[in-house]
Amino acid sequence: MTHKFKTLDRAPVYVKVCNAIEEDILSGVLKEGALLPTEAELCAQFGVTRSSVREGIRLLQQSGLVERGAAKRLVVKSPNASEIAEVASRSMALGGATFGEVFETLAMLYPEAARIAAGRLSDEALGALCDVRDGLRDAAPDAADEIVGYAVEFFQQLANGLDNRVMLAMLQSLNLMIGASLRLVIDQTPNAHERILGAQTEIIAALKKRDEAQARAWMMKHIEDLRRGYVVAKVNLDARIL
Amino acid sequence: MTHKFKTLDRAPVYVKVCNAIEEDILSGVLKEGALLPTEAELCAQFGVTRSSVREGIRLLQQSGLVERGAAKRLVVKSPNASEIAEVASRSMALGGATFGEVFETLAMLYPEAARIAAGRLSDEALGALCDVRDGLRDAAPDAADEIVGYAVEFFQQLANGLDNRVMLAMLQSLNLMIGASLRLVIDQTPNAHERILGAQTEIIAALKKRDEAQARAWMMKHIEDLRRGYVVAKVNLDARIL
DNA sequence: ACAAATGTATTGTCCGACAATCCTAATATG
DNA sequence: CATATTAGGATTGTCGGACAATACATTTGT
Repeated sequence: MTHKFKTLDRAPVYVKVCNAIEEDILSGVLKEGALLPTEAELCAQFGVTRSSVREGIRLLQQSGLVERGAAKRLVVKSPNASEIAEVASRSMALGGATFGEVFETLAMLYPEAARIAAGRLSDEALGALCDVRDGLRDAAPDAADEIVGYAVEFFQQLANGLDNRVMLAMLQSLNLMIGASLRLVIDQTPNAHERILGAQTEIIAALKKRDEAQARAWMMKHIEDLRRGYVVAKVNLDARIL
Repeated sequence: MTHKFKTLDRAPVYVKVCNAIEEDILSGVLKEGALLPTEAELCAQFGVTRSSVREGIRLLQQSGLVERGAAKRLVVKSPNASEIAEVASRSMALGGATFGEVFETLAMLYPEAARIAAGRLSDEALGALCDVRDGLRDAAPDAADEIVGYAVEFFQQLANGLDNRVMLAMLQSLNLMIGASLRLVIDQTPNAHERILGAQTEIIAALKKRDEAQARAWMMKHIEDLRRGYVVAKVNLDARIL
């Protein structure tokens, strides 16, 4: 048996630069908030030119691992749930996700989220939900945009209160995707204001009682109500979200 | 009142290049599989230099919208669930997600997934699940790696059969995050092979009967069993996944 | 007709230069 | 002395050109 050579690493330099920095971030050598060396220093350390370093940085940048901070220097950042949600929802939209798929996932997740929330929500989180509900209550019944805002915000605050970043990221990405279509629905649903307000009130009541089953049930009703709205508004569930 | 000027767009050129291309992809002018112009042509069209074009391309590239294809030319690509899941799970890992958060989300999602699967799984999807189960059955009871593989693959196939790309992306990202820790658990759990095999068998039976409640229940038991494994293996649930 | 050699288009990498911007520190002004 | 201004330096953003490396298309040789 002759000697075996390892397969050569033929990745472009800018990819290697990206990976090298990413590795040091991941392994903890570069902690959150740490300043990366300047481009010139990176050139020196890697032994490549600025062009390559810069292309590598662009790759990192888009994945949210790194950010231009004060003094324009690059700082290490750990992506938060909102950013992850944004990237994910955008990708799914581009991947051809449909209203139907998004809504079905929403209908699967949020009742469970409400159930868990009932056993966990802090007083502050409950207060935030009440604030949303109060805002909705005081909104004009025909201000569709405002109603949509409060409807989504309610979901948002519920997700926030779960104290679980993974869940939060997933629920938030759903919120982002559902937003646009909700406007359509609410625009064409009579009594939308009243019905959503009622659902929110019941859900909050159940959460306050720490009644998991009831929180779940009311959330299901709330979503089922929205689903009927989709039918009434004749939204094509097979259409891509965009 | 004096004349008001619109705020100038002061984004760097490479960002604008990225946005411009992205916009055309999103609006459908550039469809999936379409070849992008060469770098030289892009320079001419945008009126900027190759360096800037290339940096812009790197930004696009990382979000999975574009890919180097045959002839090295850039081709438009719509990201699929696996890629989205990969990006999302990586970001969450870097964002500091813990085993506990991941597992809790898993425990929230998969029982519901099983419930939905019971009403929807095609014969092929069921067949795929059976194949996994059979593979696990024939595996050696002490081959931890193999068992982990089949355990994750079972989740994977279930998610696949749901015929919902949004759910698929979310479930897949959980699978990616849970993989490593599952190995720890299975390594230290006695009868892991037997218990997982039993759970899979029961779940498949429920799915075949189209019994939603039972499918959900058995999946919950399966996951609860895994949870006990975490306790036995003394996995620190507050530790970051990495 | 198939294989080899050649040519060409395109990307990957390098270099050097300068403008634009921000930070810091010295200086002027009250 | 405190504040505003100015000057300087450091760093990023953009440009232009150059060449090597590679993949594809075409021609050539047998």
